[in-house]
Amino acid sequence: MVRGKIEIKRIENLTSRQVTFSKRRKGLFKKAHELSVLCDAQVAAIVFSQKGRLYDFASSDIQKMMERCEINRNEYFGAENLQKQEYLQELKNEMVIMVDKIELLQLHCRKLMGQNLDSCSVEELNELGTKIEKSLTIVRSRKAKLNEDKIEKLKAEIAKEKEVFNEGSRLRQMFEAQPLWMQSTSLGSEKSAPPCGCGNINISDVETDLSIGLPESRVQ
Amino acid sequence: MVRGKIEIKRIENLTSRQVTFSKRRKGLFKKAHELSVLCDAQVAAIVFSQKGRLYDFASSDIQKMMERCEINRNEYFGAENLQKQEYLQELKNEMVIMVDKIELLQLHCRKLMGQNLDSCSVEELNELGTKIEKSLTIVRSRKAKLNEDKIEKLKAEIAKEKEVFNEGSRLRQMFEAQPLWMQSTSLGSEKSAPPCGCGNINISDVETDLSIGLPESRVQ
DNA sequence: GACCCTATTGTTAGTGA
DNA sequence: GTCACTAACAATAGGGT
Repeated sequence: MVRGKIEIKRIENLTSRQVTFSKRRKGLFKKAHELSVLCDAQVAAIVFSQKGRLYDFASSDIQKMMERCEINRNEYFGAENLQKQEYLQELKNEMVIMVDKIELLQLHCRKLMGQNLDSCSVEELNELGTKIEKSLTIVRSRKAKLNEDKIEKLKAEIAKEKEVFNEGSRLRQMFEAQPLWMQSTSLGSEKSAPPCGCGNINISDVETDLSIGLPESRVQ
Repeated sequence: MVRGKIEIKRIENLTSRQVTFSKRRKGLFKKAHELSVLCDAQVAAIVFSQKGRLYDFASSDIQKMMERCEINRNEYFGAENLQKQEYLQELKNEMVIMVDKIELLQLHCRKLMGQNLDSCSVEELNELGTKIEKSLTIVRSRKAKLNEDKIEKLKAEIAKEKEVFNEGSRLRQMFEAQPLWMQSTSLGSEKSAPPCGCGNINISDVETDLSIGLPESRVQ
């Protein structure tokens, strides 16, 4: 407009545009203000920059100006807030209950551990004593059971080992009971007559067992 | 402004005011339009005349404009709500902590009462047993102390009563030791000589004591 | 109300700090 | 981003139609 009037079209230069925006915005608001004062009118002007920033002017109360549009929204907000506040209140109530619960539990625990007994009557102490005795019994029986289980387990293990050991011994005995010519098969030179025919059958059985099934037993 | 610049204050002349209102309103909207085009901004202007008539201008869609305004407002509300939400989060965190605490305490209590021991190892059971034994000791000693106190109190009472009783007995004995003529004063017929003068003095003392100070002791 | 005219004042683009 | 300057232009009070 000045020094060569400008066209009313988007200013391409960013800086120019920003400067013009600032100046003209101010000017607009000034005009709006003048109008409102001179003519006793209510005037509002709202401007959003390209970046989405809001500038506004209102002669009286912009909220009053906007109220008609926003009543619904405000009510919505109000309702939403109410729910939140109720929720908050519920949370607080729950917390109070929890605090109480914690205190009670702590008291209970303390009494069970023999603390804070000053306020207890003899009756309470009796009850408490009974309770504690009971729990002691339970704990002890539980401990006993665990130990018994352990012992049982150990016993079982030992029994198994013993059995294995016995089996081994039995076999060793059998082996040792063999005639010498069978004990050292590798030598193969010494020979003696077998005591009887049935012994012969047994020996062949044992030999088979020994060579195939029992290397481990012998190691143990 | 023209032909003598005008003050920016309410124009008193109705006609002038109306004319100026019309002219300046147009001017305002023109400026608003120019701003919106030049700077690629969204501009709205709202004017209420004194009579309440609405004039408005909006660069694009005035409703879109309003929506954006409301969004802005929402963001504002959101910022305000942020504090509340943080507070809420804190509350929730505290509640989680409390729930954990309650669970721990309950577990502790249960174990102290001999419940839920399945997960305990022998070591834990030992520790627990020791704890419970300790508390049992404390409870018992506390009970014992209370009982002792009670006994002490009772003893003291008994001692007192005994003392009183003894006093009574002593006096009765003294009374019985009196000469018969003094024991049954109501008869007044039997008479015997008093053993000695001092006895006489004692008897008068006892009579006074008996009638005034010892009816209760005798009942007991 | 709308439009024209005009003297005068207001606004602002471009520039530099 | 702001401010100041200033030439040029825009807006407009007051008046008339």
